[in-house]
Formats: sequence, structure tokens, C-alpha cells
Amino acid sequence: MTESVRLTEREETILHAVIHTYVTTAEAVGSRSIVKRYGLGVSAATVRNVMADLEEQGYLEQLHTSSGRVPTDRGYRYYLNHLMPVQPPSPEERDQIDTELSQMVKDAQEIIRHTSQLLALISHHPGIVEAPDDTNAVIRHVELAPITDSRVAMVVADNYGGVRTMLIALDEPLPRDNLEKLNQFLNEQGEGVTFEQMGRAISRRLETSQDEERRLAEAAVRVLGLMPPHRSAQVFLEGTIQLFEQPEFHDVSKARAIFTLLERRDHLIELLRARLLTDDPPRFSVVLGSEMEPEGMEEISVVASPYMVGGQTVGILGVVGPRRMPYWRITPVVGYTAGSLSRLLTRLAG
Amino acid sequence: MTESVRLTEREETILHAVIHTYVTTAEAVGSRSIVKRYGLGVSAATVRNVMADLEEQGYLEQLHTSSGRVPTDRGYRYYLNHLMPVQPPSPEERDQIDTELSQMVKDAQEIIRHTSQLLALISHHPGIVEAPDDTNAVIRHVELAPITDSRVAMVVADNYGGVRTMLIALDEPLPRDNLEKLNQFLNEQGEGVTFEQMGRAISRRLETSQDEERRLAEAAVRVLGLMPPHRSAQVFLEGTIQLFEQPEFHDVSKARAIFTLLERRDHLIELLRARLLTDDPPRFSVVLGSEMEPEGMEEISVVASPYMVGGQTVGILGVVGPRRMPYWRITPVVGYTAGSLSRLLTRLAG
DNA sequence: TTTAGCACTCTCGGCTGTTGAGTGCTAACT
DNA sequence: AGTTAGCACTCAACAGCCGAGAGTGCTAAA
Repeated sequence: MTESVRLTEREETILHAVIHTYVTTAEAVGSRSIVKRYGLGVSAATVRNVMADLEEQGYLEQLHTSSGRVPTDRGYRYYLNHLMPVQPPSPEERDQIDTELSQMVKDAQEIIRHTSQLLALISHHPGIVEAPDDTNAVIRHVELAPITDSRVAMVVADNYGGVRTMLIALDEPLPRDNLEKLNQFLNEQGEGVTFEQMGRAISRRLETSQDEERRLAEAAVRVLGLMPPHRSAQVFLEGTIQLFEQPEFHDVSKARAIFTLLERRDHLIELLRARLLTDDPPRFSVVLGSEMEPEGMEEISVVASPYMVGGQTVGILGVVGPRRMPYWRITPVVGYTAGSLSRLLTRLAG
Repeated sequence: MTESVRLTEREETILHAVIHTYVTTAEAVGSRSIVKRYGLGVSAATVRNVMADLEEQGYLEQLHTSSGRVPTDRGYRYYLNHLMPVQPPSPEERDQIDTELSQMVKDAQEIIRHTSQLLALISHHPGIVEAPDDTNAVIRHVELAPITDSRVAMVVADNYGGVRTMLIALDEPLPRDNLEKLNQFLNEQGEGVTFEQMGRAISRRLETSQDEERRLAEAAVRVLGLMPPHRSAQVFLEGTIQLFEQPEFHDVSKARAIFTLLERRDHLIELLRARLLTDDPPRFSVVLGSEMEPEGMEEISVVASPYMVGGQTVGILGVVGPRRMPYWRITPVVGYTAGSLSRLLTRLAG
């Protein structure tokens, strides 16, 4: 996508300086302020010339004649690819991540939710975490538990350490030993296959079984179909208030636009999947809004990383914010959190 | 709280008119606009006199000398108590509620979540729903289901139609028949008591049992203690974007304040509980922000109603918005939704 | 190639005058 | 008595104007 042309050393230094000050101050940066702040051995006029060059090449832009420069997406992209220092999170951040994660309740769903809060807390931007993707989750165990005479709970455990339960309503009571039989059958079919495969297996069985047992199996298929739940319920997005801190969203119409965008969090995750998971292996990445398919997200950008259970990629997590984000700080945090979450979930799944 | 003094008929008419136009236009209303819109057989000057009276009595206020009047909280309160027409939701709204509710998945948790979305959809304001309160939920059935050798899922069904599952990790495998035994024991203890009572029952048993079985029971207590989960996870608040539509929140600092407020949704529900559930029977109510304990919510108000399962109040649902809300439209919707949800959950709980 | 100097541009904040909606008061009217 | 028309007055909102400040591009000298 972006050509791999390298800029001259001076151009790089100045691009870096512009991005750094713009990200920290949120104001268009002028030549004078750069020489003041970074005092590279040249004058403001020289810096001006270089900046003009960078603008010509599309790395910077001016909001109006005679005001400071602001990085373009291309500028950010260059920074991300070539200029950003590669570093671990600060000890304090690492500490915070470790302690928060270690004291989490032992339930996959809750861990996911808290991780998004954790990301928000540390990055000061909204955190987003997608729960493990069910479509290729493998069923570890199925259990039908009688609740009342006319209700049975179906408990399904998957290989990600997640457990889901749904109620099945029966038209009439089912004898206990019939239930046992079906239970056994389900586990024969169910272990080690995906939800979908299991649904098909039960359907086949339906053709030969009869009566009450049949009705239960029918219900089981129906429930199984429902289970890999609506993705929107499975994406946790916390800390959206943090966006109000950013001056770019002090304009209400902008704020509103971004909140609308974030409300479709399943959609956002879908876009990230397209970016992250098509590579092999899936990898860490920063996605600028303008690089995403549908228009309208120019203002935002996402630092995202896949996370894994037992060596297999199962979901995505990240931090959402304005384009003007301190990537050098957020990037390490997201990477480290992804690693820690992967370890935690793997341990949990046993 | 509010004295039951009745205003004169003309005062009531004019108060009603002011509130109605203010709610619809969001702008301070003047005497002329009222006579134009409602043409009661008097002149603007007369209306002015009455409005001055109403202001003196605290039902209206002026933002600055010589601009239209705006209702005060006292004015709204009077309107709610005496002036608001009592009416059912419109047929379209009723229809929408019925169809949306009827096609919901048969899972208590999901129903609750969708109900908050439904409220937001119909009222055009954020909808809030508190999941059934677990503290006095009664356990219907407990089932320990083996997942792997070292993991057991504990499934608990309550009398509200809710089913919760949590994983228990074992230090070492537990023989299947031991599990059966414990299962049976749990159900003897567990049926018809609250979570807390059950926890105590198991603890007692612990003293006499030994070895593996003991460890499992210990774990069960631990899990049971965790189960009535963090309230914040149990309050669903959807459609917050809708607030951006309201002109009062076009000011970023106001918008931010209210979003911060809503982020603590567990807290908000707690305040509503204090208002709604102390009455006996708990009843439908509109709560103005200024009537709530801690300062800071003057800008908002909530139309809320308890809902029930099997005749017992189990939770609260409602609509959150600016003080300037079309109560005459929202109130019936909330009431009707509460009724429908109650019926649905009762049916589900069987 | 770099730098100093300078004229120029554009935003932003403050100030001013105007407009319009709406009020309160008074005097006449029913 | 209560109601209404008339009128002077108030105040927010808006537009226009000005000056300050930050920053630029260009040119000519180092």
C-alpha cells in the first residue's frame, strides 16, 4: 500500500518531532516551536523548508495558509512503520496489568469484560475486546440438566474455557433416564466438534429417534442454532467517556459521530478482523480510520492485537481513540495485555 | 413533599400549555406563542399576568429578565401529579412492544438486555433495565456437570427463569459417583432457598464430609459467594446516543457530565430502588434529578417502573432523559413495557 | 545550502451596534 | 374586578470590526 521510500534523516527527525508535539499538544505545530523544543542545530527557516517538502510529499498538511502543520494519515503511517521506538510498557503499566489480570474472577466472560475496562484504565482511551469467536470453538462437553419437569438446561463447555447455558422448554415431562441416554448420546457426538457440526449430528439422529426424546433433540438443535450468540453481545467496549477528554471531540457533532460509530461495535470488530486476521500469522497492528473500508471513520484509529488460547487465535483486543494518539505508549500496552490475556485464558482452559 | 394546593383552572391550563410547548420546542416560551398555539379566549397580556403569578409561586422561572418562561421542577411535579393525561400507549407503540418482546430468545439475561434496547427504540431516550435482583432469588435447581477431569460446571436455576453457570477448578479428578452424591445433596439443600442460605447449608455440611468431596463443596461455596454478581454487570443501559439529539446536551461539558453519570449505572439503579421500592406496593414513578440524593443530576430525570415475576417485584426498568421529556408519551410506554416484561418472565419461569 | 528579515495571511478574542422576542407597567375599557 | 392595548425597557444572540499573535513564504545575504 504505502511505498517504502525512506525520507532523508533530517526529514525523518522533523516528521517525528511534528508528530510528537502534535500528539501531545493537540495544536498545529509551527517551525519555531520545534526548534525551541528539540533544538536540532538548525534555524526555524530551515525547518520551514523541510516542512514544506514534507507537505509536498503528503506527510503533513496545513489546516489553512499560515498556520502550523498537522500530520496526515500518510505521516502517521510512516511514523508507525519506521519511526516509532519499539519498547516495552513502563514498569508501572506492566505492574498494573499484571495485578489487575491476576485478581480476576475465574470466568471467561467476566475476564473479557474486565480486560476491556483494564485497557481503558491504562491507556486512557476506550478499550475494546472481542470474546472468543464461537464459530470455530470446539465443544468440550455437553450436559443436559433437568431444572423442572418441563424445563431442561443445556450446558455447553468449549475449548476456550467458556461455558454457556440455555433453557429448553419441553411440551411435556421427560423421564430422567431418557435424559441420561440423550446426554450420553450428545457427548458422544459433541466432544471435539464445532457447534455447527454438532447441530448436524443431532439432526441426523432425529430421523431415527422418536417421541419425547425426539422432541428434546429437536429443541437441542434449535438452541444450538441460537447459541453462537449475536456478535454484538460478545464485544465489550468500555471507557468511552475518555473520548470527551480529547479536544477533537469537544465539537458535539464530531463526538456524536464517533459515538454512533462505536455503538456498532460488532461492525468495528468485523473491520479489524479483516485487517488483522487475514495475515498469517495474525499480527499486531495499528489501523487508521481512513484505511478502513466504509467511509466515516477518518477521525479515529485503533491499536489492536489478536489474542490466543492454546496457540490458536481466538479473538481481538485493542484501544480506540482519535487519530492523534500516543502510539508509542499505547502500542506496548496493547501488545503486553494481549500476551497476558492469552496466557490467562490458556491456563483457564486447562 | 409537595403541598397539595390546587391552582386555579386558568393557571392549570397555562402551566400545562407552557410545559407542553417547552417540551416540544426546547425553547423558553412566551405569552404570545401560547395564545397563538392554544388560543384560549384571552389576550397575551392576561397570559403574562398569570405567568407572573405562576413564577411567584415557583412553578415557572425565567432564565433572564425578559425572556420566556421555563418550567421549574416544581412545575413538572405539579404537571405529573395533576395535569398529565392518563392514557395507554398508542396502538403502534403497543404493537411494536408486543412484537419485539414476543420474538425474543428464551433466555432471561438476553430478554433483559433486549428490553433496554426496546425501551430506547420506542422512547427515543436511553433505556435502563435492572436484571432480577439475586439477593432474594430462590434456587430452583442446582446441577454439577463434569466438564473435564479437573473442571466441574455448576449450574444454578432460580425462580425468575434465570440460569447461571460457573466453572469450578479442582485440584485433582473427582470420581463420577462422588459427584452424583454431592449433586443430590446440593439439591436437597438447595431447592427453595436463597443463594445465601444455600451457602450456609453447604458450609455446615463441610464440617462432616471429607477429602475430595469436601474440596468440591468448598469450591461450591466459593462460587456461590461469587454468583450474585456485581450489580454493574446486571444493569443494562442502551441507546445513550439518543441523548445527543437533545439540544440541552449540545454543550459538551453537559454531555460529558451526563455520560459520566450514566457510566455508574449501578449507582443510578440504586437511587431508583430507594425511590420506587420503599412504597408498598412498589409503584410506577417519575423521578426528577433534583429529587435524588446526591447532587449533580439536576439535568436528568427518569421514568421508571418495577417489574415482577410471579407477583413478586424483582427489578426496575425505565427511561432516562433530560428533565424536558414528553412524559405523556414515555410514561405509558414504560408502564406497558413493565407489564409485558413481567408477563413474559413469569411465563418463562413457569 | 542555510539563515535572517520582512511582508503577508489567517485565526481568535474582545468590543460594539443592531435586532427581535419578550417582559412589566400603566391607563383605558368592559 | 378583571381584562386588554400600548409602550418603554431589557437582554441574548448575531454580525461586523479591529488588533494581536502565531506562522508562513519569499528574497537576499552569508
